[in-house]
Amino acid sequence: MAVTLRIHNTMTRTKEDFVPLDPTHVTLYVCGPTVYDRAHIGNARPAIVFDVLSRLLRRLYPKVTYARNITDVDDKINARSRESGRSISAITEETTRWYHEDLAALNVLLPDLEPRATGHIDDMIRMIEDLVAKGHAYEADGHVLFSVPSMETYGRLSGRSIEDMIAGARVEVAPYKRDPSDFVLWKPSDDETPGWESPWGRGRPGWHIECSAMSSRYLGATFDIHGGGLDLIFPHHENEVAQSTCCNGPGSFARYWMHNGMLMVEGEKMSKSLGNFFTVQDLLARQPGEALRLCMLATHYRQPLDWTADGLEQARKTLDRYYGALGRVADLEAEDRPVPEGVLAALCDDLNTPKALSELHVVLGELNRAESRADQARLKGDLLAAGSLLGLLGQDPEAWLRGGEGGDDGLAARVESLIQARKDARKAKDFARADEIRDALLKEGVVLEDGPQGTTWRKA
RNA sequence: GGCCGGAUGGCAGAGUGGUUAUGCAGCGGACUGCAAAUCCGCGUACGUCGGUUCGAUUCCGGCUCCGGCCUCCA
Repeated sequence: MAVTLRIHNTMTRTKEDFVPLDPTHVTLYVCGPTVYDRAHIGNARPAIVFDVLSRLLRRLYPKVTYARNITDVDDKINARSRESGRSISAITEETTRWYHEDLAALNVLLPDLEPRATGHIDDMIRMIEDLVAKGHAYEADGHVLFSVPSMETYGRLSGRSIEDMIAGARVEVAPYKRDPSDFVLWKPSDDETPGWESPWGRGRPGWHIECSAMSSRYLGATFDIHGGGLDLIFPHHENEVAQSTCCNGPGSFARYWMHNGMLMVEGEKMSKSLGNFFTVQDLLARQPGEALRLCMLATHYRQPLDWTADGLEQARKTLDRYYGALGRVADLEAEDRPVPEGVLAALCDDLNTPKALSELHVVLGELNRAESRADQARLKGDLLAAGSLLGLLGQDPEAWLRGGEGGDDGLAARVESLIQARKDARKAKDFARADEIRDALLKEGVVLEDGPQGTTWRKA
C-alpha cells in the first residue's frame, strides 16, 4: 500500500499512523441508533462518516469487519410504547426499518454485522457477573453498579478526573450508589417493563454494557477502531472502556477512537424546542439523498457542521455539474482506474473529505477540458473510482439530471417533441418561436442545452 | 463552575513558518442566433491583543465570541 492511513485518536488527542492489530483483518465498531424515532440529520452524520471510513478500509486492507449495533432496549423506547400503546417490538422493528431505508437513500452500505441488544442479554449478564467477581461491580437494591473508584484510570478517554465529575455533577445521586460516579450495569424491571431473568432478579441492562458485550463477542476483546458522535465520549464511551478493560484486562478494547463533530442548523444548535429539527425523511423530500451525503462530506468529520438550506442547494448544484460532465461522456466506456492519488491521500489523512472533494474537482476540470476519447475515458474512470470510494456519482447521469427514477415518461416525450419543434424553428431562423419554447420549458423547470451533438435537457 | 473543541475572502470550507486550496456567488472574456452548459482570466482572506522569529494566518500566552460534554443525546 502506497499510503499510510492516519487517524485522529480521541484517546491520545493526536493524529496517529493507523497500524491494525491484524493487517489481514481490520475491525471497526460504531455506535448505532436507539430505535424509538425517525433518524434525524444528526444521526446521519456518523452513519455517513463511518461508511466512508469502512469503504476506505476495504480499499486498503484485505478484510474488514464493520459492526454497528441497534439499541432496542432503552427507557425511551419503553416510554414511547406507554405513550402510544404500541408494543415494544412493533416500535423497534418499524424504526429499524426506517433507519435502513433512510441510510440506503444516503447510499450508506450495510455494515457486516448489525447486532441487536435484545439478542445479547446473556452476553451482557455474563460480563456483569465477571465484573462483580473481579470486584469492579456490586449489587445494591436490585441494581448492579459499576464501581468507578475501583478503576485507577477511569476518565482517560474523556480527559476528566473523578473530582471534576463530582464537582460538576448536576444529577441527584441515587441512594444505592456507593460513589456518586458509579453507573448502572443492570436495573430491575417492574411487570410493565421489559425484563430478563438474571442472577439479580428480573431486570434489564444499563445503556453502556451492550456495546462492551457485543463488540467483544463479534470483534474480540481488543479491536481496531471504535467510532461514534462526540457527545458519546462521556459517559457512554468512557463507561464502555471501564467495563471492557476491567473485564478483559488493561490494554484491551478499542485501539483507536474516532468521534464525529456535532451538527448545527442554520447557525443554531439543533433542538426540538427551536423547531429546527430535521429528520432524514424531511430532507429527502426536498433533495436527493446524494446531495445530503455530499453536503455532509463537504465538512471535515471532526468539525462542527452547520446544516443550511443554502449548503444543501449548493451540494445539489455541484452534483449537477458532475453528472453533467458524466452525461457528456455517457457513451464512453470508463477506463478501469485506481482511485486518484490526491483523493486517496486526502482520505488517508484522517478522512479529509473536503480535501478529497477538492481533488475530485480537479479531475472534473480535466475531464471537461479533455479533447481525446482516450483522455475522457481515463478521466471518467478516475471520477467514478473516486466517487465509489466516497459513495458518490454512482447514479445514471441522465436519471440524476432529469429528476431521478420517479420522472414520468410523459414529460420526457413532451420535452423531446418540443425540442424537435424548436429545432425546426431554429432551422427556419424563427428564433422568436425557438426562444418561446425554451422559455416555456424553463418555467416548468426544464433547462435546454444546445451542444455540438444536438439539444439535451435537464431539470433545473 | 469544571473539562474539551473552534474562530479563514460575500458565502461554504481545506491547508500552510515565507510561493496563500477547492466550490458557490460576483466581474470580464471565449463559445452561442441569443442563452444554457463548458473553457480562460480576475478577487491576495485568515477574531483580538501581545510574545517567539529575518518573517506568523500557521508556534506560544491573554482576551472576546461560538459550540460540545459534565450519568443513558449521533
